[in-house]
Amino acid sequence: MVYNKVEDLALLLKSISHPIRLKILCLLQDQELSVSEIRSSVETSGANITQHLNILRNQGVIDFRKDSNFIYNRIADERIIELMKSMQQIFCGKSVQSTHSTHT
Amino acid sequence: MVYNKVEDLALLLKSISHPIRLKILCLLQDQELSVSEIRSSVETSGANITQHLNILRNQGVIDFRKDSNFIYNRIADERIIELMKSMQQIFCGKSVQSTHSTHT
DNA sequence: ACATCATTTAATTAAATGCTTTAATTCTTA
DNA sequence: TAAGAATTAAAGCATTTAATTAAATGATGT
Repeated sequence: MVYNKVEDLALLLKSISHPIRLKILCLLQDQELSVSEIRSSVETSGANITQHLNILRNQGVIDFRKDSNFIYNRIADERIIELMKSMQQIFCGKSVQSTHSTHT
Repeated sequence: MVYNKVEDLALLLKSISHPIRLKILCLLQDQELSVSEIRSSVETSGANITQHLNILRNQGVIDFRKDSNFIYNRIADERIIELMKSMQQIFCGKSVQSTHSTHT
């Protein structure tokens, strides 16, 4: 995906501009999670989670793999992670963790 | 505004997640513009521009001042400018211009 | 006061969104 | 093969959104 036109970027932003979907992306920022794991953190019905996941999938924001009974979701595009980090930095005053861990 | 809760950030993102509003914010990134100046760059009716400006105003994204016949709009929150620059960097491959000008 | 320009307000309409409920699918295990 | 869990899909309904149109407000210049 290229996101050159404002229309494209607007579509992307729209797809993440919902409290539940934003929360899901926060959770997926640094880990892969099953639908039920997401559900246990996000206070809504399973069907509703699926609907929000589908919106993110259709936009290419997240990806998934099946493992036996579970479906594991992850952020599909590195740029989404960058965007999340930037927003946390800008709006939540959180400093960005660099790649190497903070085991001081 | 604090934007600590995901709900708050989702509202902010929602307010800018429309092609016309995103275009307006691009235009206002480094200049103040009247409604009619915006209108001449944004291909829609004046009434429609006003509606979109109101959405951005109500969210505290933009501010305005009156000067005689005109209403000049500007981005009200430095963090919105930061966000715009970050998004351009991430999705449009544009490097951020630093404060000092590029008069080489 | 009058005409004109810039902007806003209000009302209407069509389309999109979000949640709930219910039914279906797939995998696992007995 | 049957039961149960995880996940999805589809339908229904209320709410919200966006664009259009027409009318209103406010300032400027004659």
